[in-house]
Amino acid sequence: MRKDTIDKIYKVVIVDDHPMVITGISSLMSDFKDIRIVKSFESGENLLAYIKSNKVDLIFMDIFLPEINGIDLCKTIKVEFPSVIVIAMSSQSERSLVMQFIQNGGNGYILKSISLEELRKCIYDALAGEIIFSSDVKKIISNPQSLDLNEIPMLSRREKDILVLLTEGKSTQEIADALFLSFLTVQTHRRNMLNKYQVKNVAELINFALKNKLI
Amino acid sequence: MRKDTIDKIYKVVIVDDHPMVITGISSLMSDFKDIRIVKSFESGENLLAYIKSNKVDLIFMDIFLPEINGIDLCKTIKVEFPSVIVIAMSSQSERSLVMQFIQNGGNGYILKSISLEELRKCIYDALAGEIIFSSDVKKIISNPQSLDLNEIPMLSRREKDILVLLTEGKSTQEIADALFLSFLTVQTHRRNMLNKYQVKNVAELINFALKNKLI
DNA sequence: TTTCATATACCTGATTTCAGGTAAAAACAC
DNA sequence: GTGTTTTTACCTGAAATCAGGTATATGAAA
Repeated sequence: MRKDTIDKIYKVVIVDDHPMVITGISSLMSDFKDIRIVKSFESGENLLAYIKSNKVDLIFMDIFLPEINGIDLCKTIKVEFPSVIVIAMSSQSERSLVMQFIQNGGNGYILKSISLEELRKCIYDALAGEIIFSSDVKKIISNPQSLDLNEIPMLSRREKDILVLLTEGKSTQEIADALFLSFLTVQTHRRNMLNKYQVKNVAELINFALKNKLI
Repeated sequence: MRKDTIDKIYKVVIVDDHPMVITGISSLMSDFKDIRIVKSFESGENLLAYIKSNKVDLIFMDIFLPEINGIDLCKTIKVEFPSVIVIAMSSQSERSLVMQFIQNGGNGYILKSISLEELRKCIYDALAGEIIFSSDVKKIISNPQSLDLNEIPMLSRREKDILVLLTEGKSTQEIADALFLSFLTVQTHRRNMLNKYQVKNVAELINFALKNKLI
């Protein structure tokens, strides 16, 4: 599908706040004949200004950027320039981030741990219109292992209040006093949370809540 | 101090789980005449194996590595090879991490957002024996805001074992069984941790430990 | 309007943690 | 090799949590 007679040169732009990564990905791509890195930026603002007046085929962007984050940046770009291919780069992949990025119109998500060969394949697949993921990302989004965001029950408002106070080392009685509740009510909420998240005690509950960003 | 007649070639090794960063820093350093990147690794294990049988002058390592983290890795290296210069690289700088790294014998800490010129200066200063920080890192460690590492006591190995099991919801007895300790010993460790960090109970302890990345 | 989830409140008994001590090997540092 | 830290171990009693129930009010959703 990409063995045309006249080879088109694809214009690529990189956005990353680490010069090191920019030179890195540039070096890696220097092997790819029909890819030319025309520009690189360390912030989203500068990129937006650039693409308004220059044609770009492909954008690689870090997800964690100083001002605007990659996910919002992608959305902004796609509203104005839906045809530009936007691929996210990140150090770690988090299911929810990947999903959000794709939902915002992103064309793929790779980790910086990607190999040269995989990078090549990803780029050409993306240019051919596919939504691409590097293998590590695939691993995370495909395995329905632990808890999908759908499967993690949400905390109710009250439960969250109580959980926050629990993380501060407050006892049931202190929480009851602080929230003007009965000791027994607080106890019930605690129990409900333990049941809800299938944990044994408050220690595990807090660990779970922090790791899953419930609080 | 470094304008010798015979230019020594410094052997540099890079440890980073992102090939992109490795090629990046390699490209950047290719301008530096008396620096040669002799090897790069994606994990600490491989590095340790290598330096046991090869002379190395300078090690650049990512702080966040898959198996062993950069801070512990630095300590391990420095115990056996105190003369090797070890510099940490990271995407974000956190005061406590920087402090821990230096305390473990590290010779400097730079962010991946470093510029070519700054990198050059840092490298030569480090080789000259200085402890170096990139400007962004300096910014963070100089403002005496939150909590200095001096104020956060470290966890001992045993305490860490126990704390990890606590986050998994294990009871004192279960931990004792798991670690082949007396119930009473585990109880003592728990108490010591509560005292050490001035927290009321395990809930607060876990919150504190996770927020301060003690585990 | 009926149902469902949330928030509230109560009872009891078993288990566990917390806080106050002490103390002695073992490992590590100087 | 002396001193410090870490790890180990023990005792006791008060306080808190956990686990098993039940039950009512309220507001949102179907």
